[in-house]
Amino acid sequence: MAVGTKERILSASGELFRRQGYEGTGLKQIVTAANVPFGSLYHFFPGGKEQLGAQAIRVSGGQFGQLGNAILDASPDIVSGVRNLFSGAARAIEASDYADACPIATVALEVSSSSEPMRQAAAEVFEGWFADLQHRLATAGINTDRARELAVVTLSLLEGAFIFSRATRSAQPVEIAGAAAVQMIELELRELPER
Amino acid sequence: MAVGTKERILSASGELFRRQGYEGTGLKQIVTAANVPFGSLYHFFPGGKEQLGAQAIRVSGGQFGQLGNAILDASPDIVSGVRNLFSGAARAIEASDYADACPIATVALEVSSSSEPMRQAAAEVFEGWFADLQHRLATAGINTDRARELAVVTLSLLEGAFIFSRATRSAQPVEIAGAAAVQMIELELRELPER
DNA sequence: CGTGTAATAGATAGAACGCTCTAGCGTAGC
DNA sequence: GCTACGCTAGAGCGTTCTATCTATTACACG
Repeated sequence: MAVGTKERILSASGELFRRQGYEGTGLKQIVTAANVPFGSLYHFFPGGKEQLGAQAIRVSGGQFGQLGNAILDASPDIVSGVRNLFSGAARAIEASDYADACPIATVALEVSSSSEPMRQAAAEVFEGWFADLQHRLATAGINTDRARELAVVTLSLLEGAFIFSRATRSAQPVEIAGAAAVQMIELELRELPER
Repeated sequence: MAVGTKERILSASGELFRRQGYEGTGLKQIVTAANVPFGSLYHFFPGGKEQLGAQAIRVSGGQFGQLGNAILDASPDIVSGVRNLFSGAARAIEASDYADACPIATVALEVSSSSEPMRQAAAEVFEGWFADLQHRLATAGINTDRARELAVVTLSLLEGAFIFSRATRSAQPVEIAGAAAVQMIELELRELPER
């Protein structure tokens, strides 16, 4: 088999959860989209929908983080990297007719008060994103504590703008938020004592 | 009757949607929480769950906006107003055990690709928030276009931080985002030509 | 007092839900 | 060639979902 059944289930789950959320997606819809027999689902995920959800959060969240890191790696510096991050997100959300924004934000909000394993999975993914971006900002010369704050701020801007862009069907919020993130980081770097 | 049946339905719907989202909340749970007979629900909302959802978005979103405006009104200036907005949100989310953040963000993400009436309701609520904050920033001397941008940025910071605070069970993201919003607005005001 | 309308009340239909179950298939190892 | 086992395959369980239906009660108005 080219790509395994388990991977197809996780991939289909990720896409569907991203667009319609966790509660809005049925297991039958997942097995249909993944072209997988129903029994296989409970073979690979004996913990049922909740286990599948938690794993889908980690996988999709990890992939999204890798995508972000790839964009940052391909950029000459952190400022243009963040700029590319937001402009790439803006293009992606437009191209998907305002469906594909953050793959785990909807699910995270849905389950954070009802499923502890899934809430924790989301929290760990978010912490990973924070740590990645913090490290890059620190490498650019910003002190550790401030780098963490800027990472949280940058990703808050992205996530919040995603909500508005999806609801208003306009990429403008993401673009505006991106400009703000760039401005904040530039400001911080300019205040650095030495380089 | 002190408070009407329709109001009780909308109030209960708002609370439940805020915590568990739209798809995660059943109509039976709503009528139970509102202490209302099932038949009354379809009497007041013949359009079913979708109509109820759209109206709940407008009501809850409107109330949340009014709460924000009240905080801004009670503050001496726009900068301390925004500061109070975020610190109030941080306290509220902690007090509710990280359940009560934005009343419509979860629903907005859930339905923005599946229910056009509800998506539109959310979009209108968001646009109202943007316009309110933009107007206040413009009154403080910031030019209209830039005021709109700062409004979108400030609310993106709030919404994004809400996601992280709920998932990580910590008010820190909201506090960090608040400090960033304050910093951006202060910076803009300092660059104003004259006062 | 009689009548029409708004609202209450809840049983129930029909579909979809998550999940369990058993049976069959394919292949690796002895 | 046979057994053991990972995986496929899908019928069907009980429950819950949204929505509809009929009946009853409360009340305003002529």
